[in-house]
Amino acid sequence: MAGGAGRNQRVWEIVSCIPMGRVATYRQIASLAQIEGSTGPRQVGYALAALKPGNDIPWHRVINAQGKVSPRGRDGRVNEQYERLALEGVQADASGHIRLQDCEWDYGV
DNA sequence: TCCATGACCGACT
DNA sequence: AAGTCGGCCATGG
Repeated sequence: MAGGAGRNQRVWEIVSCIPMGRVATYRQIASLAQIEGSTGPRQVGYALAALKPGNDIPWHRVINAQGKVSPRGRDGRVNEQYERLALEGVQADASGHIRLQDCEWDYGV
């Protein structure tokens, strides 16, 4: 591990700041992490992908710009993410679509 | 030290 | 409406 904090560490820190009952998009986190550009969300995705279990990072509160959870290539975990969100009061549509306008994390205020 | 893989988004066709 | 392509960085073996 790099002794110094890299982008991933930055992302994890921001994600851990997401309050319960709220969700943030990759795009949003990228903006807060100052990783702007077409690669922003991608870097955030990589950061969470590199995230290891054992951390207290609420990674399940991070969803894509479509208001849905991102399938990691394997299903099953997606269900867990929806379940965790539901326990926090974040309900998804039958299609798995979450109303960002109601649950989006407003970090600005 | 090098290679391969991985949770996205936007624009175009 | 849906599929394809490009851009980017960090981690593990």
